[in-house]
Amino acid sequence: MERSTKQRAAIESALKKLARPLLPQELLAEAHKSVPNLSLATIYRNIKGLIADGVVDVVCLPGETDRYEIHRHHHHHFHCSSCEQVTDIDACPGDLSKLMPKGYLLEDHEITLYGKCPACAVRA
Amino acid sequence: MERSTKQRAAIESALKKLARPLLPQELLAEAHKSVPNLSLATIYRNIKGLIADGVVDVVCLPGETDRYEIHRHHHHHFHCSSCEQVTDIDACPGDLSKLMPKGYLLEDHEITLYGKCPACAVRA
DNA sequence: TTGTATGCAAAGCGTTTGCAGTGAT
DNA sequence: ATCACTGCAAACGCTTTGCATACAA
Repeated sequence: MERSTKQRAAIESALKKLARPLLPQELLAEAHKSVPNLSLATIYRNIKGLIADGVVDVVCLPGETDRYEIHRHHHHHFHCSSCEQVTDIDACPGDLSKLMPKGYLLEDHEITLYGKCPACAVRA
Repeated sequence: MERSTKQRAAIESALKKLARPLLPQELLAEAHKSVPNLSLATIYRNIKGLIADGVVDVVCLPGETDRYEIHRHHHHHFHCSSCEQVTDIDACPGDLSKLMPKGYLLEDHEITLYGKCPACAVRA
């Protein structure tokens, strides 16, 4: 990640434009618009670097392939159990160190909320 | 999942004995002790059935292969950033509905704590 | 006896890597 | 002119599947 390339620019731009957790394929499809020959390998290599730089975060859900999104301030995720859509949650309960067993050191936390999004809640 | 086999018994038994999220390989190693010829394919096939039956839960962490554990009462997970081991956390902050945006329905939540386990905390 | 569950090996899939060529500095 | 980055294809690791056999019912 020492040189800036149009490929990386396209990848970051795609992540910022769509502003939600993206699959490698979705990322490829979007970035492909500005860099026709872009390869999946380059997507993965850049994503890896961007994660190391703290620019991108991984969003992993059981049974789904990992998604990637631009790192925003600390936030969490909501996963609708009906339509499977993932939404960012800006709220945070704050310090969770009271949950830790003795001797364990807390560095960070991640919360996934499950339920129904407004559209699916109405339908049910 | 209509017949009960010694393979499935060994798999369930291994999950209960080690009582923590296990990788398919760890599960194979443990269950292999009582069923020498047990194959990975059988591990996967049974795990899939046990998940469908609500007997087993998937624990998925970014960059790690999925782990499996016996379904217990509501709890959370701690992931050591040094040794990668996953530990169950029985504490829970309780109601998180205050984090939900308007219109969203909360059904469940999952918390992953990151940090250092006692052994790794001392070493650092 | 019947047909589900198993073991093995091959196939699938998402991700990573080797290598020669490209392009940012 | 360097040497990091890219594209392509092969390699990888985890998971699933096809098929003949074993075994629970």
